[in-house]
Amino acid sequence: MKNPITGLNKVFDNRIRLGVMSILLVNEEVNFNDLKQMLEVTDGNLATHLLNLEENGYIKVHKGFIGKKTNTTYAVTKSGEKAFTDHITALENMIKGIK
Amino acid sequence: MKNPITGLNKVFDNRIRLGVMSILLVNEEVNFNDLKQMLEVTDGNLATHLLNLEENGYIKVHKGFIGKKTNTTYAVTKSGEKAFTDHITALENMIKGIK
DNA sequence: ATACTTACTTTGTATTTCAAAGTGCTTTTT
DNA sequence: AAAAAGCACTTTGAAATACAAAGTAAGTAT
Repeated sequence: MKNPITGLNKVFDNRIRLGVMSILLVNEEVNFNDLKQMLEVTDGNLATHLLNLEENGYIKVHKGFIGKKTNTTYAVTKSGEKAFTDHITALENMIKGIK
Repeated sequence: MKNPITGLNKVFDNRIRLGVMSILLVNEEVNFNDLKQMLEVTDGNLATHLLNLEENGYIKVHKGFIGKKTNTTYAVTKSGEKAFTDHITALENMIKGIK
């Protein structure tokens, strides 16, 4: 049997990062607060994972305004989309090995 | 949109634990060395994850002998099997949300 | 008998995760 | 208009986790 976990992306070991990506894959742009509410995480925790994803080039951050209020939105990058779908494929292959 | 990561099991955030489970789901009993070679991990690392899975009640350890050589095998428990398949289901649901 | 291998276990460090507290606005209250 | 409160993050620090290197104990080869 070959190694079933090759192809799994370390970045997506984490549930919250996985969740962020899965949300951003269906929604063009999502802001901090919406992500926080969807994922039910604390600010600091979410911020850390967003930073991690950004540093890996998987999401891009856009700091803008709505009126006078800051509005920071997050969106996946091409590279992030590929990394994520590759990960899902690897996951599916791993599961297929099981059935 | 509801929280996409509810149902994901924290124990399976880790690639190596995920790999161990996926191997043990198809193979009745696997020993330490085979797991190590399949997953391409170091001894200490694998041992830690196996202990974690054992402490969570997801795998059971059987220390036996082949002739005079020790032979420690690992197998999933009922609870481990359920936890894992539940996790996979949650994962599939998350992915479904994407497409 | 001695050296070497095998199969783990122990130990210590590096990394990661996470929540609480902090910061710099804006908005509301008095 | 000053003070208080709220928002949207950021920073900080502690706890948990991951990992590899070294250790151990028993078997195997020379």
